[in-house]
Amino acid sequence: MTAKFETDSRRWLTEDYRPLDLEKKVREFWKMNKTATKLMQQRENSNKGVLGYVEGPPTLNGLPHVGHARGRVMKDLRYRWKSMQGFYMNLWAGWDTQGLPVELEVERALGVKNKRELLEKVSLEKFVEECKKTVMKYYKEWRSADDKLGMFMDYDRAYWTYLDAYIEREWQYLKKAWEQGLLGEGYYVVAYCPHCQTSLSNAEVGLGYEEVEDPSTYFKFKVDGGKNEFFLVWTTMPFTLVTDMMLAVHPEAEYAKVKVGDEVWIMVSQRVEALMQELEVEKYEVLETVKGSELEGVKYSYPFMDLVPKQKELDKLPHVHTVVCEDFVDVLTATGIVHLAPGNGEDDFVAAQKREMEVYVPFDDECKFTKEAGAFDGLFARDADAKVVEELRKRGLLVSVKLVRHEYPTCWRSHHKLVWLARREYYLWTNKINKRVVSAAEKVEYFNESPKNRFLSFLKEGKPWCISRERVWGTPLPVWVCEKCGTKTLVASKKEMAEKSLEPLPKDFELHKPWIDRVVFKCDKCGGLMKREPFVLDCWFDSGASPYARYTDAEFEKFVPVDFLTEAIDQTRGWANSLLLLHVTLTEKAEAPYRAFLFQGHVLDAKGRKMSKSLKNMLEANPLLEKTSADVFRFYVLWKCSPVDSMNFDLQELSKRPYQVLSTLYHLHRFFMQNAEYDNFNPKTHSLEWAEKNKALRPVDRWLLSKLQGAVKRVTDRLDSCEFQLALSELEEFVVDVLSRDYVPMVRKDLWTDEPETLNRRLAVYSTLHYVLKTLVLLFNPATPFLCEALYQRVYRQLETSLPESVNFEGWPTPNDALEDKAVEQQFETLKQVVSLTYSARQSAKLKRRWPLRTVQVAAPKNVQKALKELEDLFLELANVKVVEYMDKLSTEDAKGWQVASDGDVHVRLSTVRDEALVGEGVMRDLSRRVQSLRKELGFSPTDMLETVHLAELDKETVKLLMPFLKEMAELVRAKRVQVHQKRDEVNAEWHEYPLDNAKMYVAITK
RNA sequence: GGGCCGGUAGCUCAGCAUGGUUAGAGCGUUCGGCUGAUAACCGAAAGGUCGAGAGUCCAAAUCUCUCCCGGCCCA
Repeated sequence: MTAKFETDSRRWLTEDYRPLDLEKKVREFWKMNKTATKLMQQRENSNKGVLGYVEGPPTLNGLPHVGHARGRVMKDLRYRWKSMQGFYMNLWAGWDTQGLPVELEVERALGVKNKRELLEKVSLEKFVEECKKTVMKYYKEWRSADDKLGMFMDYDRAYWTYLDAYIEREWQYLKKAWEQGLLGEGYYVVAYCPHCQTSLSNAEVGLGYEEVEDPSTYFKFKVDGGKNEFFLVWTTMPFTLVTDMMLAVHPEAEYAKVKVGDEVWIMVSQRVEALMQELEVEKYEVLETVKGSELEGVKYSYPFMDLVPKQKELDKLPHVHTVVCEDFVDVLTATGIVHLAPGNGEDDFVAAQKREMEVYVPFDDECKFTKEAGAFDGLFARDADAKVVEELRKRGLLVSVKLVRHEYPTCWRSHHKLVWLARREYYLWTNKINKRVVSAAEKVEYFNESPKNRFLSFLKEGKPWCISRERVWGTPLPVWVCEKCGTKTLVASKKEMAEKSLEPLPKDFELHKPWIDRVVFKCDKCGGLMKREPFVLDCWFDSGASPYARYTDAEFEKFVPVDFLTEAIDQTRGWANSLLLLHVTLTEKAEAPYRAFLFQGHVLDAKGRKMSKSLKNMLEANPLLEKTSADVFRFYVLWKCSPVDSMNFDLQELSKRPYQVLSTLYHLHRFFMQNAEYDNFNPKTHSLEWAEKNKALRPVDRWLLSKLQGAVKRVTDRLDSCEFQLALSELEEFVVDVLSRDYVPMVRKDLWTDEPETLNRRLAVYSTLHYVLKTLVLLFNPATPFLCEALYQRVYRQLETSLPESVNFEGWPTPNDALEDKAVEQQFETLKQVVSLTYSARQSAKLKRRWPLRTVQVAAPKNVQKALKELEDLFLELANVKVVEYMDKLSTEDAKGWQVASDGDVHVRLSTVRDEALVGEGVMRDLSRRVQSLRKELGFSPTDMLETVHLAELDKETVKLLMPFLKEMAELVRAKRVQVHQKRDEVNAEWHEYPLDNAKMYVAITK
């Protein structure tokens, strides 16, 4: 039913373009008619191809801001566009609901400071319930923003990552990985807060940089084998010497052996001078230099073997306490030699892993050294710094120590210094399938080289993925371990779990902690008790699993790999990565779950600064869209810059050019409707074919129609290559320049009369405008759907009730080659050039454009002359000249009385002398202009016929010149007669004063 | 600290892969013009050490190097 809409619709083309009102009505219209649902159904039932989609799920732990809104606009644009092209694209929503950010918010709401307090004070049942509540709170905000933006997403078929059904399908990825030997236990270095006793995510680490004091320590490690040679090393975390395993040098750098006293110190050459100065060594000598790679394998004496017996054991193993080469070594700072403690640093850890070395992490959960650390047993890591320094001093290995202030990550909640610790975690060993992953990624279309290279180089690092988290609100890791014999088993469904469980699953059971932790099995091998590994999954695993987890098997077959995804650039390492890794794991194919991925640049504030809470420059979507037009917003974010670039979002700019373009499109429709309705235009009878048959089309119409074909083609191509900004500037140019600036003024005169004998000409203009404007509305629709729906209902369906119920059900325009005419386009280019020259000449001669002139001479090449001759009527009208003369060369005689203007080999010579008739006509047009503006001021409609127009107090000369043109003036201002009076009091009317040259004159209108 | 992207008119951006007239557009400003669809439109003017420095070249916004500033990602 569209009845209500139609009663309202008459009011839609108000005098002003008021987008907020208009959008409110369109929103109601879509809601009442279930337009979004119908569109999805139509394409589902009949389409020319299926384009799968999977939503990059917003995490429901924050409010949508303008950056999110921009991304959603791009998704919606793609959907509407592809739907209009006849494809079925399943734009179904999805929501990311689990993970640390949600937990932290709930912790805050419950008033607990950290995980330990949480476990002590709050039941996990209660905690999970609160997590769900907070997720729903944000869901409302996101739905509200989507509604304002006009998103046509299917929310009924949304996926939610916390639901059991989703989790069970998510587990299928783990099962597949388990079978392939890609899932297992291992160590991983994580940022760990000793106070809160939890590892922190990277994002959290970034939150807590503070200036802190640490001991800047220079020390020596002696080269093994008697010589008095030492490696000079620097650290700010001396405690890591307890877990020291190797020294690293850069393989390409040059290292110097420097004689200091009776010792030889080894350090990177380029730092020798600076270091000697810093360490206050005055006498030194560089003995020789060697390349870093030559130092590889050199053994050094680890100094604390007596304190740490374990190190003595490790010392026997390959690589331990030797020099290795690593590219990450920075040769610009310190000594260019780095000591590696794989248990306490990520680079260190990776270096050790590469060499298949044992990991030595003698720490407990409170970050205190264990017995394995010998003499350091029981000491908190950072408290061991002093002891290490002291032991170095005792052994004569300390070169220098002093406190320095530097930026260091601290816990953003407790402000304790973080410690990097290797912890027992679960891994997805995607490094084993890295070749397949990279080859899958190479087949994807990224629309831009730079994000592509960035993504590929990240993938090529081929790091294994640590998927476990020691948290609560997440997908549980479904691995059970036997307490007795250590056997592990993976369970990938609720059913299987119920079968194995020693107790029946309770009624309120769900696949979360704490319920799942209560499930225990009996070990098949030894009969021991099996308990679940207490981990939950990294929330990137949740969203990365969506292609399989959110669909049924049949849907997965149908939709995946999906056609096109777009997310912000930070998702290269996020969702784009997790999707890829999991899909390759699941399918065992070198295939990404997406065929194309557009990485969007971030939205920054007006000054190009990152939006952040601390700067207070965050722009939330909901409050913004309360007072800003969604169409204008959509147009702006698509139009301002490339989607790939970061965007400086400036509220001031919204209401400028974007508004102007949309407003112009709107007013072009008003112009069309005002005229077309007056002449009873009917698009069915008065089609372009009809106009053609009646020979009512003129070059100006053919020109416009031809220009449109090029625009259709270019807009389509530009959308295809995701150059949205170029597609929209194409539309902008067509609306503002081609239609509004050029075409309308050129046909205005044709539409001015209402003589029956010229009716066909007017109808032909309407048929042209109807075709062109309607095509434009379709082209604009993916970008600005509200305005397009409004115009579609009020204009096109008003004229033609048999049209589809919504503009979204229309087909996407394709170029019509029959309407393309490059020759006519060239002619009009010439016309515009020459007309512009006459204006230039007029300006030089101070002759207003309203004043008619006698003659214009055009001296130009033959093709220019030919083009003008074919468009001569239009040329004379636009130039406001009576006669045109053509010539090959400009006459140089009689320069007086002429004004010349030139552009290349095209010259225009304008006669500047005006006789009485020309002056009189000019005066008449000056006065008409004043009457016209008075008409508008007094509220007359353009079609109203006035009774009498009165002019008074003109000087005698002017009256004399004007008299012959009174009848023409009456026609021009649409009045029955024009009367000239000497004095105002001759007529009883409301007089309006206007300046005329240096005098005053008066105008009145009586009806 | 490392990698990537950017820095061109008061503002927002093109141009740069392939070096070559006088470096462009829109907005804003000033002056003039036009206007019964338009919060528009047209013309002219003012406004640029193309982030800084060096190099290559007959010739650099464009290629190379160094540095500065902003952003992003990663340490």
